[in-house]
Amino acid sequence: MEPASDANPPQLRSAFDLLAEGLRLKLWQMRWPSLRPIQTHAIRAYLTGPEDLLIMAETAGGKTEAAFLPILSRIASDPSGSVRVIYVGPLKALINDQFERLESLCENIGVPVHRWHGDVSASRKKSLFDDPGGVLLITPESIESLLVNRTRLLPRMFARLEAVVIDELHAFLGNERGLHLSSLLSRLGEHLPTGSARPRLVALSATIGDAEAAKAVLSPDAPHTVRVISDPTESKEVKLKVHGYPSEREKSEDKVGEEPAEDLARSEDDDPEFVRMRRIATDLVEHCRTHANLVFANAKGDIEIYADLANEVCRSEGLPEVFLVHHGSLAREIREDTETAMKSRPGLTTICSSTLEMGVDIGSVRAVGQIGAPWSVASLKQRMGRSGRRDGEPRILRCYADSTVRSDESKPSMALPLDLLETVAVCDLMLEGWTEPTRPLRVDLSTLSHQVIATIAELGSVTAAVAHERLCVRGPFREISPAVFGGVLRALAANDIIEQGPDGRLILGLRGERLRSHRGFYAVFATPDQFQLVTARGPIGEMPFATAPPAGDHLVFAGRRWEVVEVDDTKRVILLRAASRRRKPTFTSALGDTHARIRERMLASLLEPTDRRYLDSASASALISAIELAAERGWRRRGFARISDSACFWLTWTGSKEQRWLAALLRSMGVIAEETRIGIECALGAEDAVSALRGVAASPPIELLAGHVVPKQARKYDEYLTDELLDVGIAADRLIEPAGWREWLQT
DNA sequence: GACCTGCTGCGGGGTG
Repeated sequence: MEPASDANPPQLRSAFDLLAEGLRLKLWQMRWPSLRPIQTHAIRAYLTGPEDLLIMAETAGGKTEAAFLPILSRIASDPSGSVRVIYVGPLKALINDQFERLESLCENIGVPVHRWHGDVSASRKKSLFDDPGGVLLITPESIESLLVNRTRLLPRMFARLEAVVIDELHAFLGNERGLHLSSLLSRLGEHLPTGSARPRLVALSATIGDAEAAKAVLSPDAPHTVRVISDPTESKEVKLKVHGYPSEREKSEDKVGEEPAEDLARSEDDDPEFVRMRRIATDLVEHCRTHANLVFANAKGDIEIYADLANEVCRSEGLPEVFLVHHGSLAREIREDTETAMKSRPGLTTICSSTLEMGVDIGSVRAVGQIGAPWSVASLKQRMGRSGRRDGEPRILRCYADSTVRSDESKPSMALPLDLLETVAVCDLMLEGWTEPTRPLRVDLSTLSHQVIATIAELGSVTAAVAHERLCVRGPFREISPAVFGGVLRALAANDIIEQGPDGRLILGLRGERLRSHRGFYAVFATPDQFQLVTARGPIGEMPFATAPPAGDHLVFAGRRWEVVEVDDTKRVILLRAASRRRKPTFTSALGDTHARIRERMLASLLEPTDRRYLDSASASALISAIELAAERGWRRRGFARISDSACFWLTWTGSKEQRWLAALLRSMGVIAEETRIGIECALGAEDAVSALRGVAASPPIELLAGHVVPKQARKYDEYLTDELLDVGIAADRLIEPAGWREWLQT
């Protein structure tokens, strides 16, 4: 580290010397050999300039310290009397991890660290009101609770707020929760002393496809002033392999005259999909059993079934069962057991969902597996970043793709190995360094409704003009016009959520009061009703009403096999007992969007036979078969393919928002249209479809097309909005007119 | 073809 020299102006002093003395001592005690580049840059930028910061670095790259070393240095001489720093984290588990790190960092400087989320006791929360100060680690939902329930305490609590740190910023980009957070920070700002400087914003992230968009979220009025701090030299060796697993069909003559299989193993052996999954499970056992690994699967049912299959392979080979599970429907105790086991016992592999995508500590992981095509490049990058966190270790990623080519199928979506094509597209784009750009939601009227209720709850009553000013002018709902805002107020009033008092001010109505006083109010995202799954030893998790199994059914859950004993609808409990049969559990589906560039790359992968060294022989030969089949059928282009006289397939090879636009256009013309990953199935002959679309002189207004999108309701408060209002939101955020779609009309 | 996240305030009763 550079020598100290207090005589130099701050710009010229070394980053280390700019730090508070107690922090320098702490770094020395921790035996840090030096500061990392992002840390020195962040320290200089924060302590010598006025800008907001966006700090981007790979997982475990020292981002937390990059943000907090300068901020703590700034407040070290005067940490009390008011909360000086708010840290917002997306997960309680992350807040708990960071709490310990920050407490240790603050050891010598006397800055108190508080955490506040749903698992923190009321007495601890009270002590913060009595003596506010230092750093407050909090979730967005708990900030909402502060605003709504502790309004009068806010001016004192945050009188001298110096900075707001947002961790895992990518978790807040382009979704309702991010919009909520922007609104919360804006509403909190209304309680800070007038004339005081706006707190500095410091955002931390690993995966951001579009730094400009992130800057606009942090500082909508002056995005150019946000300073980006990243270390471009930082890169790790990547070892990537894609393994193709086709499902092989039984020869049909073998089955003729055969009795239906009663036996579990025989019926599974007859199911080519089961045989395929068992081959993947066998590969997992072979490659995972000596080190700690994470294997991501796309669906919770898949997680459970792969863990069961892999442990079965272990048993049959006389090996210990080393496969654990982790996903959002498991009881917290089971998830914590898995996290603890991963940290304390060597050689375990957890099969998991995106619950383990973010930085919750599970110790060091050698390799990451991905079963099925990843949802996005951003998600794959994030997942891959869980391996090779130690210096000198590579990142190892092993993808398993369904490589089945079905030449007997007439629909492209059925015949082509879409899972393999999409895996290849996502891997190609990741290796090229591309990540999906995330745009903030523009017109989310469900979250706006939530914030209208919250604003009234916060202020007691409010005029429509002030609510509009706070949320849509100074707050983040800037794309929402006064007319649409008025429409939302009328819709809420029609549902007894708000009403107008005699003085014309808005107050909460009967249903609004009920919504607001419910525990579930604080989050802006919706959660479906669930059954608790209970065994003799206690609860193991939950399942949605819609897919809960009836009594007598079997399921695999929490890595074990169960039979449903009883379903209690009133207590919302399903009783389970141990069983020996296995069945994959199903969960309700969700809507996600895929960027156009991934689908374009899927088409490109059929056009150019590129040499991809990361493909194994099975996936490479499946890709060649797919290229041959697509060439023979004329599917390597955008345009219409014949299925029958009265049905056709529009190969679009575009993103889900673009395709949703095209499907809505077809439906607006009375055509029954169903979206698949690579195109739209139409209940109309190809020639008729093309001539009808050629007759479209001008693209219809997007809000008219929004009326043909199904399903319309997707968010928490959508049920209270009118179809017209929902269409405004769908038009703004869920539909994109693909450029040049008229050129996609060849047959 | 689907993943994840979050979460009262208050009153009553008991204890020191």
